[in-house]
Amino acid sequence: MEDNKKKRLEAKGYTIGSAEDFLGLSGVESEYIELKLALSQTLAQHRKQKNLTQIQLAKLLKSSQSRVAKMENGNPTVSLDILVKSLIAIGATKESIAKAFH
Amino acid sequence: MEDNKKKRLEAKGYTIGSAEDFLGLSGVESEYIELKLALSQTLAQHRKQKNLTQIQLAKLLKSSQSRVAKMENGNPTVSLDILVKSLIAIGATKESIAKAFH
DNA sequence: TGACAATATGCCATATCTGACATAATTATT
DNA sequence: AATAATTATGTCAGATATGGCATATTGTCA
Repeated sequence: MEDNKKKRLEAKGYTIGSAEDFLGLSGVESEYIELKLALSQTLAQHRKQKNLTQIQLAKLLKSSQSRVAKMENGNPTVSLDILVKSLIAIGATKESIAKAFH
Repeated sequence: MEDNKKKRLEAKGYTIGSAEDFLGLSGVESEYIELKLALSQTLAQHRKQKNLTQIQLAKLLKSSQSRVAKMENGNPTVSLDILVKSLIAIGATKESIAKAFH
């Protein structure tokens, strides 16, 4: 993984440490993070496609604007569970969710 | 959803209540649960294909046999996160994970 | 540019998930 | 059937995720 990716992840709140440590990120961990980011982006896409603000989506999800922002940014305190539930709630098809895994 | 399905879910630890309440399960919730069960089964399949016991898989995942059992049974205290991480760890391809969403 | 809408970040109390352990139930194997 | 191996269930203390609030940052448009 290149430096760019590292910076991108660090910026989103992941603690990564030295380059060695980062390279030491198990394949599991990095695959998992990439997956989360993919779901995050899918969520943001769906929201925008429906012309909803984060506040409106938050209301729909019975959550808060700040949490929606974190969801869309792949913040580490956001679980796959809530991402997937949100995608289902906003009307994403199973197929479009599955795409994030490909 | 038929009674069979209800019983199956209740047996796995979901609190479901009356039939009306169950039918009242939001589409989000039931889609989410189905997804989780699909991932659970995928995990069990992969473990068996590798001829691993739950204890061996637990060691690989740095977890415990009881938690692996719960993962494979779609227990409600198990998150999508840990299911997906476990699938990645056991070597499931993204495609085979994605299939659970289809 | 200024004002306003939208999104992002930091924090916290509460809720939920986690690994671990004990033990029960089930499934081979002899 | 008896024993051993495997899997399932209940519980709990510690860890992690949650919504919500305050506030900062960014974007938009007059």
